[in-house]
Amino acid sequence: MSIDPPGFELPLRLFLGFRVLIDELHAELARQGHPHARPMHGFVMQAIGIEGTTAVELGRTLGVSKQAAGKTIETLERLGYVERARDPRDTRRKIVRLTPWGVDVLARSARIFDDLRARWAAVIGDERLRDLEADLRKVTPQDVFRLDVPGWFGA
Amino acid sequence: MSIDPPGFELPLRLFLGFRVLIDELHAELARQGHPHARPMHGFVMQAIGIEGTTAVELGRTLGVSKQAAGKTIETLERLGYVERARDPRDTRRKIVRLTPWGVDVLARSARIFDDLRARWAAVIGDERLRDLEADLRKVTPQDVFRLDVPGWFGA
DNA sequence: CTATTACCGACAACGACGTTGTCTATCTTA
DNA sequence: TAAGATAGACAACGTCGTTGTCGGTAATAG
Repeated sequence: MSIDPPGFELPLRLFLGFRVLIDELHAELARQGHPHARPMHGFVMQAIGIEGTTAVELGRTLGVSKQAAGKTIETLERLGYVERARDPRDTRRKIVRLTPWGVDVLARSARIFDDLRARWAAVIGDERLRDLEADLRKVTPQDVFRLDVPGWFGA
Repeated sequence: MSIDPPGFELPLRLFLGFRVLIDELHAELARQGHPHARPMHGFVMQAIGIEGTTAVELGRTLGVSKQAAGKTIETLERLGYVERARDPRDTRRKIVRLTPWGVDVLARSARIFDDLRARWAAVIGDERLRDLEADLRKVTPQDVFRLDVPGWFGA
């Protein structure tokens, strides 16, 4: 026997739903030639955006230190997803930009997420899925990038 | 401008919903005398259960190594949430049990989660919330403990 | 024009938390 | 009774976050 009230289920289901989508995304990304993409990378590359950014800026966007952002950028650079170049107008800055390979991951992710969403719609119905999204929008914050994921779950 | 298809929003909203609930849970737990409880602890203590368990068993339940489970148990022990005792019938085993202090966290968590759920119901409606839970149940796995959280999000 | 201040990126040291590997003690089984 | 399996402790290591420090460049105040 264990303590098991109704309120415990809601956060768990939300997390499991998230996990299912992310896991299936990355299984499919691996099949499509991106076996080294990790859940974090997608968020980071979204945060980098099309215009590019710097380590300090990225750290602020993601809510981590500039050093942590720098290390993540190094990883993405090693995987070929981003590249760095000196800013000619401010030689202190190094601008991080998505490579075509990085844009490819984002584009594929977008299509895969749309497919996964369609599969959910097929299971629970299109209207119910739209309701679900609308309801979640009402109870969650608007700022989408400050996930503060790193170490947040740690013991 | 950034790549921003409809499919990207669903996983994000699910995660943010989860985050909102967990963050508010721990803010309230801190107010109620449990400032050191971390998100992971609740799941682990749920996994330990009323009858208790061992490090090896716990590791299997949570999907981590027995060493990692042992370290988590040490942390919980230091916080006074669990205690260990030798199994008289198998002196190799050390049984981990919740202390009354540990049971207290779980009981308070249960009430807080119920309150948070009620607040969601007040915002989106009770029926819509029940629909949301029912729909999520349809698209998520049944095994609830294998979160495989540790390091899963890492870059 | 110059001196101070602010900012960027790199490097080092550290802590938290996961992993694998090894070891001893104990239980189980052939 | 001997061999194998299992529990838990200990150590070493890797990853990823943190803070602190530093040199180089930009912006700004006097």
